[in-house]
Amino acid sequence: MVRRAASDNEGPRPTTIRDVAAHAGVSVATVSRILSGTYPGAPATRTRVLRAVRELDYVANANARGLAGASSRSVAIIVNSVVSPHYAHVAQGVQTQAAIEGKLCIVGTTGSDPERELATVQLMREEHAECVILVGNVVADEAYRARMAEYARALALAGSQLVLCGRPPLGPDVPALVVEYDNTGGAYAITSHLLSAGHQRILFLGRRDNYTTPESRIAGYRKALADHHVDHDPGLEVEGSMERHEGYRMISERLAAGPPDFTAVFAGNDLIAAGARQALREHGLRIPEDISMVGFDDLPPAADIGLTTVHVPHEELGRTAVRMALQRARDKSGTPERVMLGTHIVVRDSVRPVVRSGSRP
Amino acid sequence: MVRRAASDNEGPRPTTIRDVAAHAGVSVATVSRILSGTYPGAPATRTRVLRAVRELDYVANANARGLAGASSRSVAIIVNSVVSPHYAHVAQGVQTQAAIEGKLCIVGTTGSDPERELATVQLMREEHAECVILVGNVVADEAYRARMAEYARALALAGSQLVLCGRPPLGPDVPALVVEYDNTGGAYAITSHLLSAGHQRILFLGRRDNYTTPESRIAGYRKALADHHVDHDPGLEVEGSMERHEGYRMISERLAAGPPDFTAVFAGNDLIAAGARQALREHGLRIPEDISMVGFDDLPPAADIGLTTVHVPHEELGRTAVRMALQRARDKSGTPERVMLGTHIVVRDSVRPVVRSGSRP
DNA sequence: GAGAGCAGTGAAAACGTTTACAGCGTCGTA
DNA sequence: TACGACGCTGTAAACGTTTTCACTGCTCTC
Repeated sequence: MVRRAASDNEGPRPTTIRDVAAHAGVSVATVSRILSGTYPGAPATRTRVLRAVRELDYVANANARGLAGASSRSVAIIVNSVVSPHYAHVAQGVQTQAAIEGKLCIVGTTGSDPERELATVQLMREEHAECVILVGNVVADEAYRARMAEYARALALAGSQLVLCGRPPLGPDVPALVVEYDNTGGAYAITSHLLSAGHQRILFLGRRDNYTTPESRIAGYRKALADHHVDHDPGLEVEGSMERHEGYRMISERLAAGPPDFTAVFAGNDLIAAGARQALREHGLRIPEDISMVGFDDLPPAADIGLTTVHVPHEELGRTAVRMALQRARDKSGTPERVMLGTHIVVRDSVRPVVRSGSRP
Repeated sequence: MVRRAASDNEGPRPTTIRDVAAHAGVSVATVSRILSGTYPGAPATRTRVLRAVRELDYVANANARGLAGASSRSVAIIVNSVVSPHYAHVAQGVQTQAAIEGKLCIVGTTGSDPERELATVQLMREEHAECVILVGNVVADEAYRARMAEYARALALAGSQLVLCGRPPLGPDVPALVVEYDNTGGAYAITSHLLSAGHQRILFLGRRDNYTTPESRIAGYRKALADHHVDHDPGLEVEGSMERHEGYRMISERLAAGPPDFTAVFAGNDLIAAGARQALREHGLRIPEDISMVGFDDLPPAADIGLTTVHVPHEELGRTAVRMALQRARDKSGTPERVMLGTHIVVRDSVRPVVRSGSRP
């Protein structure tokens, strides 16, 4: 690209490191070293350089830096949507940790479309981010997994870490870090909480085949039922996606078909719980007097509606993802690693002991 | 950086455009032209190049591209926090439009700290984003404005557009686009809504000197009172920041001091409304039976709690910001521009006509 | 007092693209 | 049949950094 052809007069152009070097009377190498912190330099030189930077209002060109140096000092995060509280909190954690480590944060959204997710990973590959954090659940489709595994290898080859946040590993020999939280354990614990209160017919809202998150949660739910010797009725597992309006729909349709055949509701997440709660109300059913309800995630709607739920360390998830990835990048080790963060129940006011109508003890 | 010193054997390195060119039997210029869409090329060549790209799994290096070319194909957004629904929705709009325009999105957070905001703008300047979108309100401090104006000029010089989203212009000769929404008009409309229902003592929650958003909203509130010939009682304007727990605090403290001296609450935003609602409840006051309440923003909590509020076109705000900025970048014109998006009331179920206790008609 | 070490600096080669310019055929026209 | 035009391609400079290597002067230590 030949920018300045004959005469150099075409208006002011941004200051470069060369200008700073000239103004400070040193070489560009010295300026680079001092500014990037590679080497402090002699106090006098250092002062001169920093003054030149200030006087010329110099800012480095990140593109040039990324090209010449090894890393581009950035962290990429790919989520379904930015407005969903779950992703927003994880993203916030990523942001926070990235800022601490002096990296900036690139965000991509997929709208839950696996194809778009794959494309976005490619985009991040172009960007040469130090790590690419994939958060949230997707269909555990085999073809998809194979393609993602291929991308993972490509990323590793280019020196960036792939982190799977809240989703299972791609395979034993795929270079990717995994930061999870205990979906199954949380679901087990909160189902047990309901069972201890005497509930036996617990409606699970949000079953979804091939989606890992609801699958893990439903597994905990089933295991708790089994451990408490309560019969498992597949009819109590209602299919729906993890959104508020879906919770509303699932309950509405159920109640339209007849009176409630359950005493408690385990909503797949808090959003579903909020929607379900509204539908129950519109049918004259109160929480917790008539129906008990629990959720999962402990995100904003939960506190507002006094929902007993499972707390997920969202921000910690994001922070851990960044921390692990950068640590791993420094260590140059390539073996997969896996971390599981714990969850715990937050008891509010949406569960009451069931009123036994006679019969068994 | 001298990477390959003596022998070329140090494991596989990422594919470059040169590899593609060699593999396809053309020059790098041809590959570049075909891939960047500058020139389609002859069908046969085109096919060969694209096949080489596929076979070698080539992805371009965004840093090199940004360095050599004029633009870095990215859009930057700076917000207080990613988890706050207001910012999240604007960010989502930015994301969406950026994706449509084929740009990627860099996000920075400030934690409401003006100093950090300024620093983040500098960071984005390094990044050579095509536009830098600043969203949300800040203290309208004069020193801050001067520094930001200086940064705005620097950004303009470097060829990127500064967009102020939901905040007032920096000054007449500062090169920045402004995308606003009608805070004052919305507040006026919803205050009028309350006044029409007979409310005269309306508590405003969230006054904050020097913060532009609450200031604009309170201005609409005052104007509505004046136009309806209702006395303005400064004691009804409660100071607090725009968060949920602050809404809770403001009402709690007020009610701890004595019985309610108001019949309606105008919460500075929906988050405050949610917190205030909880506090009212804990004091045995129901909405809307005992106290009417309205909010501002029309974000998730609002629908959940049936809040009458002012709808703000958050996503549209973000999309417009990106659209305007890129349009402006193409047109190369440097004059400031300003756009104001409208708002409208969303009536739910949180306002009831006031019950007159005798006296006046 | 001489050699080794070391702190500080400079010159220049990369990094992987884009793009201005020039060169080459091939085609339609005179 | 010869000539300009045009479509397609190649060569090479430039973008603004980082980093290797080499070179100064110094200060120690023996």
